[in-house]
Amino acid sequence: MKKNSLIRFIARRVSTAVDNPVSTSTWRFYCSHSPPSSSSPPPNSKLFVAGLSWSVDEKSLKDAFSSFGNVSEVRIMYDKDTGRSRGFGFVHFSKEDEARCAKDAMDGKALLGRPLRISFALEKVRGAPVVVPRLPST
DNA sequence: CGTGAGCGT
Repeated sequence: MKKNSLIRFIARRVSTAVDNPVSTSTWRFYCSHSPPSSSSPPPNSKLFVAGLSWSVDEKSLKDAFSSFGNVSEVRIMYDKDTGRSRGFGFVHFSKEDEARCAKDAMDGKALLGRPLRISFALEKVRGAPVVVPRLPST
């Protein structure tokens, strides 16, 4: 019976294909749960700039980053008690490309003697409490 | 005189 030998032939081809590491290597299953892609954060126009010196103010930071794009906002967190800056701030750019360029260019560089640590800012919005449009109580 | 990792009103 030639049909039987043909089936065994195909079965052998299938088994070899399964055992083939190059064939199995393409069978990777990706689950789209929540892979903590810390290395690829979604780039925003907002940059988190840390590693700042305690003598750095917003205008110095803006002047340092205004060379890479249009800085729309520069915010440095200051300590209300000691009055000294916490050494980290946020730089808002007009475009994500500018922010990415500035990050790639200024990250690791030094400003006022201290190396800068730049990363994309988390969209942490505070305030702006959800105001519920209340209908006239009548 | 030193301080230092980090995510904000």
